[in-house]
Amino acid sequence: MGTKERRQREVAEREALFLDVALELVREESLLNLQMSRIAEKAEYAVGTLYLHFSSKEDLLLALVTRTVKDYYDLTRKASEWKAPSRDRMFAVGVGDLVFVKKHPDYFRIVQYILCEVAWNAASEQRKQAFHDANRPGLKLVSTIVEDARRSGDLEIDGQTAEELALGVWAICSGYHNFTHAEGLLNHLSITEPYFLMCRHLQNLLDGYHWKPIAGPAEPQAISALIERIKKEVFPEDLCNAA
Amino acid sequence: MGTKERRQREVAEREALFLDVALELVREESLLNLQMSRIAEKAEYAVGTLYLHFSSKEDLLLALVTRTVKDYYDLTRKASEWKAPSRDRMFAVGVGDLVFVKKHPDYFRIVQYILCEVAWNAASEQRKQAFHDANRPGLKLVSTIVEDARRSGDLEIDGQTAEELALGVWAICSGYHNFTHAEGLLNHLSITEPYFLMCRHLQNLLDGYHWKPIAGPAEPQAISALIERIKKEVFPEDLCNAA
DNA sequence: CCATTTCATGAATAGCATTCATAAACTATT
DNA sequence: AATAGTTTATGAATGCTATTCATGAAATGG
Repeated sequence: MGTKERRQREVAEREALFLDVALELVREESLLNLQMSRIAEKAEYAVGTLYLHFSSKEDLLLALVTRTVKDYYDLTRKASEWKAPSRDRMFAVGVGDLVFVKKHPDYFRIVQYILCEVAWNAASEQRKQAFHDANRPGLKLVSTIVEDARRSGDLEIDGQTAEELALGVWAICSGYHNFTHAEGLLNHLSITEPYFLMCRHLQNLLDGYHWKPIAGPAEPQAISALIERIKKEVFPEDLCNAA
Repeated sequence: MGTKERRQREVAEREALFLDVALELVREESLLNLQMSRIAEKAEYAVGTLYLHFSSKEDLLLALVTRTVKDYYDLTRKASEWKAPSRDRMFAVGVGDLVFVKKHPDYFRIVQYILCEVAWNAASEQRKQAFHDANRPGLKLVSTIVEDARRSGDLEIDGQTAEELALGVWAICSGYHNFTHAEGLLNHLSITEPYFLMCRHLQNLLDGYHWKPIAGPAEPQAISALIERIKKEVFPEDLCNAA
C-alpha cells in the first residue's frame, strides 16, 4: 500500500509549500499585509485547500514558527556542542539569537505576534502542542549546558532548576526582540545597538547567576571580541553576507 | 472665550469615556473580541464619533495603554521615593509590575499586542509620540535611582548609561509578561509562579550589575519576604483584595 | 434671523478570513 | 473497463467588522 504513503508525502510537501510561500510574502510585504488568498494564489492552489491544512491564519503562522524553531535550535545545538567553558556556551546561545535574526529577520516578529493572547488563542490545539514539542529538544540542550556547568563546578545552582535559569536568559532575549520591533521605541532612548546591549545584559545575568568564570565589569571591546569569536568559531556557516 | 475651553473639556471627557468603555469591554470579553461598534454603542455615541477621536482600533488601544502608563509610573514613583537602599528601590520597581498586573490584568497583554509591528504600525504618529512622551518621566525616575546608586557608591557603572541598565530590567519584565500570556507555555516547563521567578532573575541581574548590597544566592524565602515587605511598605494602597 | 462653519451620525462600503455546496479525482468492486 | 462510492479540491458566496462619508443637526457669529 505505497499509494497512501506517496499521498501523505504529497500532502506534507504541499503544506511545506504553503509555508514557504507565506514566508516569502511576509518578507516581501510584511506580516501586516499577509493575506490567506494571496498565499493560496501564489502557491497555485485554491483558498479552500489552504484551509484543509490550517484552521486559521494564526494557525498557519504558528506552523511557520514551529517549522523555523528547528533551524533556530540548530544554532543552539552548535552552541551547546562547542568546545568551550560552559559559561561561554551559554552565552553563545544568546549570540545565536543575534545570528538568527540576520538570517530570519521576520522570525521573532512572528513569534512576538503569535505569543500574544489574541493570536495564540486563534491557533488550533494541535499546533500549540506541536510548538511545545518542537521546543522541548531546544530546552533540553540548554538544560544540558546548565547541568554540565553544575557538574564541573562552574555553577552552584541556588535552588533554581536548569529550565528556570534558562528562562531568565530567554526572557532577556525575548524582551529585546520585542523592543526592537516597535519602531522608534529604542531610538527614543538613544539606544542604537539593541542586540549588543542584549549581550551585555546576558553577561550581567550570568554573572548574577555566579556562573564562572565571572566576566565582571568587562569593557565593551572584550564583549565585542567574544561575540565575534563565537560568530566565527561556532556559527561559521550561518553568517549572512558581509554582516 | 470660555466656550472653546468647555468644548475642549467635553471632547476630552468623551475620549476618556471611550477608553473607559473599551477597557471594560476588554475585561468582560477579552481583547480578541473587542469591536469598535460595541465600544461606540456602549458609550452611547455613533461609530463615526469614535473615529473622530481615534484613527484606528490600534490607535485606540495605544491611547488606552498610554493613559494607563501614568498609573503604572505612579508605582515606579513610589518605588523610587521609598526610603531604602538604592538596590531595594530598583527591585521595588520590578515588584511594582507584579502589583500592577493584579490591578490591571489586561494592561501588559495590550502592551504586548500593541508593541507588535502589526499593531504598532497601525497606530497614528501622534499616538506613538504621546506614548513616548508618557514613558519619559518613568524612565527618568528609574534613571534617578541608578544615579543615586552611583553617587552613594552602591553601583559602579561599567560604561552603561542609566537608561541602558534600566532596559535590562525592563527586558526581563517584558519577557516574563509575554510568556505568561501564552496559555500553556509555562505549565509546559513546570513553571507555576512566573512572577516570582521574574523577581529572582531581577535580583540575579542586579547582582550581575554588581549593585550593592549583593543579594547572592538568596533562599527563596528571603526573596519572598522582601517582596512582601515591599508590597506592604511601598504599595500599601495598591494591593487588591486578598491577593 | 440667516449664513456659515463645525460636528455627529449611522447606513453604506470595503477588505478579508472563512465556509460549504459542487465538481473532480481517486479507489474498490464486479 | 464500467460503476458506485469515497475522498479531496475548488472558488464563489458568506459573514464579520473596521472604516468611510454623504447627510443632517447644532453651534457660531454677524
